[in-house]
Amino acid sequence: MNRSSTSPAERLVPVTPRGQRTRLKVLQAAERVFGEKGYERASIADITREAEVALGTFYVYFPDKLSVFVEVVDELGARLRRLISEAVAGCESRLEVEREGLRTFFQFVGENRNLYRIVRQAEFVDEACYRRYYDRFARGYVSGLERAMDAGEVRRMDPEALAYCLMGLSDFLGMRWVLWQGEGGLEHVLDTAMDFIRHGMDAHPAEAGSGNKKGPRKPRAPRSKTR
Amino acid sequence: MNRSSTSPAERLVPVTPRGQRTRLKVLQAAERVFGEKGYERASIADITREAEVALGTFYVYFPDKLSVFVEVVDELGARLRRLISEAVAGCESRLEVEREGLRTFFQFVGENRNLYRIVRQAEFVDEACYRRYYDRFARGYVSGLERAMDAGEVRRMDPEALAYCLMGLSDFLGMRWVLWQGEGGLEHVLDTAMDFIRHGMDAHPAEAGSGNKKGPRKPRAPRSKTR
Amino acid sequence: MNRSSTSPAERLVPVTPRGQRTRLKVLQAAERVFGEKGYERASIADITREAEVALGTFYVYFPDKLSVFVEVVDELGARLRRLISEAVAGCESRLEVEREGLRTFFQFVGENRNLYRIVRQAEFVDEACYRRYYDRFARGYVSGLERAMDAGEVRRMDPEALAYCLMGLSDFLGMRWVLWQGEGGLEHVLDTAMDFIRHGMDAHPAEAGSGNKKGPRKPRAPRSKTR
Amino acid sequence: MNRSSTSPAERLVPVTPRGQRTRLKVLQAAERVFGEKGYERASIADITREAEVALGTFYVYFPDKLSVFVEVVDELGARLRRLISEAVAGCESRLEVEREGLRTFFQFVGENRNLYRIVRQAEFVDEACYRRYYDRFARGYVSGLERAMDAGEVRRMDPEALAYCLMGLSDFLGMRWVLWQGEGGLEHVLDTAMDFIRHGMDAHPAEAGSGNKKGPRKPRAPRSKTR
DNA sequence: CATGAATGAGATTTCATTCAT
DNA sequence: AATGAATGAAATCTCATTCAT
Repeated sequence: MNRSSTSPAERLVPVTPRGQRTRLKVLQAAERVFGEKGYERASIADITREAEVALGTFYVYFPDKLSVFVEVVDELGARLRRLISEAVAGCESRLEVEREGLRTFFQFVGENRNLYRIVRQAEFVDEACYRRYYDRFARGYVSGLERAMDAGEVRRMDPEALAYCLMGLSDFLGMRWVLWQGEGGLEHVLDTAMDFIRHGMDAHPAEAGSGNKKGPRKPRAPRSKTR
Repeated sequence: MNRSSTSPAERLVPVTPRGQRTRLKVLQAAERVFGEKGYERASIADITREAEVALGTFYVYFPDKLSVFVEVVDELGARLRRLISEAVAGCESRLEVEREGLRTFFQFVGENRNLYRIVRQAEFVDEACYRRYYDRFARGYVSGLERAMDAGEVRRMDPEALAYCLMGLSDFLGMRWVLWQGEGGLEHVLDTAMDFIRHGMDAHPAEAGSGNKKGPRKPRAPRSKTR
Repeated sequence: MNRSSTSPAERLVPVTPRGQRTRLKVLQAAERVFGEKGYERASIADITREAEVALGTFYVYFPDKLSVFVEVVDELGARLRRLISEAVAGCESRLEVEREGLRTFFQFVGENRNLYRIVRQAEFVDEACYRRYYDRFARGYVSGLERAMDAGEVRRMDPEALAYCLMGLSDFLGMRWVLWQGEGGLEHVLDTAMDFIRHGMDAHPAEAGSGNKKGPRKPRAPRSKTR
Repeated sequence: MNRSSTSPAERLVPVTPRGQRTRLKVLQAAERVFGEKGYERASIADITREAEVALGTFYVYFPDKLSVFVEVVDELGARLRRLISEAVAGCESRLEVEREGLRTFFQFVGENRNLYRIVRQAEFVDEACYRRYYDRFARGYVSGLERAMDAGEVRRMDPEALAYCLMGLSDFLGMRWVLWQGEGGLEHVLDTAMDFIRHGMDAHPAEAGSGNKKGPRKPRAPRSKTR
């Protein structure tokens, strides 16, 4: 109600190295705990237990539960974006960029299985931080796509919509085959995704746009069932 | 021990019409409340207040909080799937199916803005119910795609991976342009998505596969079975 | 921070007699506990323990600690005012009113030794409720005094200032001789107070108004410095 | 055990000038903070922040929170008593003493609006220190009044009771017209108070004691309006 | 002298669930 | 069928105080 005059963030930044270490321990513990239990089910006590500090220590470095969470999400997003941009730095074509980006993302998801749980929780916990997460990704994506379009590497289309298509696609594949551990191996899924990304789903790209309509449509043989 | 044959959670299904009405009121109230506040923040009291029944009444029809939630999620998924399958029933081509499905999904999201909040919460609340939600979607998707592949309408590729690509893409577009209300209008985004889905992002679909630069690239070869 | 949409006072008023009894038990326990320990030192647990109900029961009837406190203060003030006005109902002169009022007040203080602790705490806990307490007293006092002035029973002067003089005087006497239990007995103090109230402190009321100024004023020696 | 002769609360009195300055800064900060937030709501951190020293520094000069508070109260009382006794030093009559004392008190209250909050909190925090505050005031008052009674300036009555009457009266007037800022101006209230103090509230002090009853009641002229 | 990190007991408040009516 | 009172475990957050530097 009041908490009035007291400055909001009394002492957030530790000045001594000891304090810095402690803060980091708490932050990392928070990432683990939020990932395992989700925001609501994770208690501050869980976090400090995991960090091996006293309960009160948490409040020396963070004003409340929400703050650590937001910091965890922002930091996680920044880490992933940095990793991806490093991974695609040497790519020559846009397709290569997509494949490398996807691969890096999958690998990150595999190594940080909490990513989904944490980011998705953000939707309810602090929508601003949730949007920020995707906005920042999209921003990077859009500028890369625009460059590729200018270079004639990618067909002209709304780059933001395209970016969200690609992000959604990655997200769901990661969920299904990295998180839920589908059989079939990642590389295979990666191939499929790239195939989709490259051609789209039209069977006859050459006469693209033929889309649905008639057309003698070469029978192209029975190519038996997949599974 | 005594109560002979009755299952542990007795009194779930109301017998009188009055009871049925009450149960439904509670269930619908739960959907609204979960959508607005999220699972954890929604209290049983919130739900019964919204349903305009007494607190105790809740436990007449549901054994616990989790149960209503699961029922809400399952019901929501079923509703959406039914709607989509009705919408695409008359479509002639697979592309038409995709467009109609997407459009229906967007419309549903617009009218049930809680959908995302509810479904995504499920990830932490009851993972089984969360997976079930996507599994069932995917199942329908896969069989539709396989049929289209058999008919030569869609290029052969792993249908489940493709299904998840398409679901992810829809999910993110819905989030971005229906939930967050981007400018540009839905139809435009729909067009972009369909464009992407149709051609893929290759600038020169005619010589598809050229991907990056030149190279005659083996003429499409046997591309063996997917798993 | 949020508590947003939920109505503030979910269920304050009990509908069943059982609930009414419980609420009253809690309210009375709160009065005792606040009186003994003061607002800040009194915990909700203290109150419910005293009331012999479970901790959570408190929150069934009161939204928070502050609310009970305010209710206790208001109720206490109302009780005292009612008592006093009943006590002076039959008085014939204003002086009699004063004496009876004072006596009733002292008696009340003796029987409700928490009164001071509770009311004075209010100054820090909820200033509005503190002022309200004295305002209401003063209001009654003022109208009584005005009537007495109109009747020529009391010398004309600012009635509100006079009311506060009399209230302050009562308050401090009650504190010193009822609460702190001075020797000399209450009646004696009452007499002194009434003597003061009646004549004022001037030794020679006959030549009242001589105030300080001149005046033959029996030389009565050098009247040395006061402290 | 070891530290030989040092009293339990060592390190209370600073030896260096620097230490003395620091101690004073903390003490004054404490007065401000206690005045603004009250004892319980004021934290040591608030005090040290206000004093612009580190948290630990507090415990260099004070053994605990209670100690500073008591020192603040005692010091405040001493300051006020000193001020008043200086102000009335030159007064010739007891009435003049009263008027000057009251005026000085009001002025002090206006300049130290925390006075009430601090002193009254003392009632719950440390009753001894609270009583001491009023006892000391009363002591000085009593001896002054006794002298005035001996000199025939003031009618004989229980001097301690009279002292508490006058203190209560001052206290409430100060609260109402200095703290709560009534209209009408201080001087006017001062006049009313002095009028009351001088004559008492009997309309016909000359025949004092007639109290209520009839009696020819000397018309005593137009008794002009007070406001 | 001065600092600020660390502690953990304790306070308020919420809420799923049970039960008597 | 429906009600609403009652419960108590658990969670968040505060803060006086200690201690190593």
